[in-house]
Amino acid sequence: MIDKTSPLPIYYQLVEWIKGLIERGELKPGDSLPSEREYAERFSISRMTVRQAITELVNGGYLYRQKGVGTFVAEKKIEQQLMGLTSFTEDMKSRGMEPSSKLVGFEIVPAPSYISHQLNIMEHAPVYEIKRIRLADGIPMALEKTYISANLVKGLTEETVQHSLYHHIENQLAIKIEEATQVLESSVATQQEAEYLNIQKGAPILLIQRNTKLADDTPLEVVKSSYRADRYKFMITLKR
Amino acid sequence: MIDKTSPLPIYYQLVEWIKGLIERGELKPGDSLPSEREYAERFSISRMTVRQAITELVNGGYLYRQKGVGTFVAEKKIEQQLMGLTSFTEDMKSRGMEPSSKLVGFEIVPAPSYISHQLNIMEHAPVYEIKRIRLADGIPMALEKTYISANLVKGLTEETVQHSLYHHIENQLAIKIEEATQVLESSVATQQEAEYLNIQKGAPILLIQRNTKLADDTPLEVVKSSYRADRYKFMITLKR
DNA sequence: TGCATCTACTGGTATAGACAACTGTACTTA
DNA sequence: TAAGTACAGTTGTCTATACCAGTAGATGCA
Repeated sequence: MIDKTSPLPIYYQLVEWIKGLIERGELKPGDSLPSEREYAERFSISRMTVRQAITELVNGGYLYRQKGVGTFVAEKKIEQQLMGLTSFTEDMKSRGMEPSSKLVGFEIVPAPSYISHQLNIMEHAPVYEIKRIRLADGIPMALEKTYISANLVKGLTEETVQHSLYHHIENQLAIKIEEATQVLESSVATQQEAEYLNIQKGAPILLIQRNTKLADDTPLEVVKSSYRADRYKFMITLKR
Repeated sequence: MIDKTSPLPIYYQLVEWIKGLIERGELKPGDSLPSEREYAERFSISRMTVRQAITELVNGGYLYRQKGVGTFVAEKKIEQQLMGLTSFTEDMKSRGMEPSSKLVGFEIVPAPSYISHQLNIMEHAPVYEIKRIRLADGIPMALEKTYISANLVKGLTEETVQHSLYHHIENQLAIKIEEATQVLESSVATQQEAEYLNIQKGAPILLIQRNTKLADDTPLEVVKSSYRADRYKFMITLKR
């Protein structure tokens, strides 16, 4: 576990070890860690060294401390960030509206060629196509289409999709989400989008495409969201 | 400077003090700090306490360390982030294109009402209106209009604008840029935009508006950029 | 002159110990 | 029963010290 003769710093070995426990799911979000003193004793190292390791993990967002109580595993980071940036739910709530979601399509289809390319699978290989309408106060705001390779993620059901898709995926694959890229562009509504969103064909649309990758660089999903431009703006805040 | 009887932790006092030096410009980007040992001696505190303070500032992006050499003041953070997210220059270069910029308007005008509102000034108060066209490989990609209160920033010239606007502003105001908000939306080209960008009126446009605030919460500028939707997409990457 | 070496400095890692501040639980007391 | 108290355990802060590793400049030699 900890090798004092290694050229790698002790605190760094501890960082990597704990990170591993979290990534392999042996420590789950909300779990408490052994106390700093316990780690120090267990590995026969100084408590300050343990603190250095834990401080790194806290800064990295893996853990959080609670004075007088203990140290705990934090929620997963990317999911947080994805939320922070694109969560329809959060956005709408902050504007005082009531968000909801309606599943309007769930099937396995042969991948359209540009999707197969982005998911790095064979053309026409089977993919889940999950269509949702996002509403705020009951008004349609966006059409969201999610594509996931059916050979990669198995056993998706309408049930799963309605609840925690990410959780199901990470559990099944035992590989964590590593990176997400979002591309925003301006476009005009297609016939299909116009129907679902209750607008004119050709009306301005904000297209947001998110590509999510796993830790081993496998593309996991492509999510295409079409937002009504008259009702939705995308906001980012940068703080010093 | 450092008050050992204060209820505030010593390392925290040191963090705030150094942060103050940087924000007041007494320490400029690239400047070297006294060594950790020197700080420890000067304030009669332990070197580990000094390290704790400096580590915080390093994590916060204010400083960076160089082993065997010293500790230095980092470049300003927001400017970096603004660059990372919206820099036309960076974006175009990464796509292998040659970015350039053409100043097409520089005048002082009475603020349009929505601008005066966002800059928190009187309606019709004078503002600089700076119009630029952004080009890639000589092709117009975006029209960018910047509004800055003329009562806040004085003595702007066409010269200054062509070079380092931010630098000039921070020097003159002695207040740092604190926060920036970006709003992206989809729209269609107005007559003016169509002319400048050489597209049809009504063609899809990606509107990006950036509002920058100073540390004391004064709005500094409003930048409205209109990008050709057929040529420009906005990308964000989230890494774990 | 040019190269190697020495030296004095920097930050990086690690120890062992001390006390403070905070929290939850178990116990005592009115 | 309800409120207060004591205690044990946690993280937070701080000290004094030691040695390692990297860097730059001075020194000395061929």
